[in-house]
Amino acid sequence: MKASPENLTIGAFARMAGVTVESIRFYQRKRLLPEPARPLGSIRRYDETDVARVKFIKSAQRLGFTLDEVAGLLQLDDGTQCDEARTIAEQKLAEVRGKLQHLRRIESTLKQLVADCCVSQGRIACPIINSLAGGAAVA
Amino acid sequence: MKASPENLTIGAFARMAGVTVESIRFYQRKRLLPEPARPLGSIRRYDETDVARVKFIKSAQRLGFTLDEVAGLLQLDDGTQCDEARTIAEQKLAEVRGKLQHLRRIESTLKQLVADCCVSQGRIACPIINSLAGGAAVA
DNA sequence: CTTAACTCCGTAGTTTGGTACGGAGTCAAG
DNA sequence: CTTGACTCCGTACCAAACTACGGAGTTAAG
Repeated sequence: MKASPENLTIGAFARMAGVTVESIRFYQRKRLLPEPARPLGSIRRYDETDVARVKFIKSAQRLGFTLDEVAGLLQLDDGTQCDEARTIAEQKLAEVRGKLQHLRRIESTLKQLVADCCVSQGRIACPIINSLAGGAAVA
Repeated sequence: MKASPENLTIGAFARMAGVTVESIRFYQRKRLLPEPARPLGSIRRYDETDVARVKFIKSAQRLGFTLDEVAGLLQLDDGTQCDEARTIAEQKLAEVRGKLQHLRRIESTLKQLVADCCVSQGRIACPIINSLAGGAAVA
């Protein structure tokens, strides 16, 4: 299935993976990607397993994992340490739910602020500004 | 009502406002707080209007406004430009709702991932890792 | 053989909201 | 008049995830 093994320059590799060359080099420095050996004063080559690895990184990022966390996931990427992967995913899920709670509280406070403002059309002081000045709580 | 006008050193000011001295100085550099004139080779003094301003900043931050946005709000702080304040608040509300949507999608994807993992106990490859490698979408 | 495109590598800058540090000046108490 | 606490000010540093830059080497095409 390997259509083109070991034949991509970093530029082609980056394009295939949907990131920039600089990002590739950044991931290499962060040890998220291996740096292929350089054939004596020549240019490094990449293959589709490298592309898959970058896509893995990007998928995990979309789910809110930091690069450090992705590094942890990549160490499990032989697929045999399901328990650990699940634990990490559960922790992330809990974290996401915490953020959701916080944002929901912010949303309702802001919604109230905007509503109050609309009501007080005629009066003098802006309820939003007043509320902030008075130390508006988030909950 | 001014209990103690123009008599706080920066340390007392920071304590009253619930932030550090360094934060005060940071806000001054960011032009969120005015730097009171220094009486010729002496020490600056602050009063309770400065304290109120910091509390305003902190309230707005709790609602998700960046310091740059707070700077905008502070320019309206005479309370007479209700429309603008409301517009800014509405924009922030929309932004918060966008983030909520995004997080909700992440939550459901993660939830599914964890559920799949629990189900596949006996089998070999971890569904979480597989899903990420396959380019797991967020929606 | 030249030239353009591309790679390699290190260093530095971006954003946001601060924190940390160090030397010098100032102020109040004793 | 000295001591200790505090202030002033500039500079540098932190996380996170890149982005930008510049000089030198390499490679592919014509």
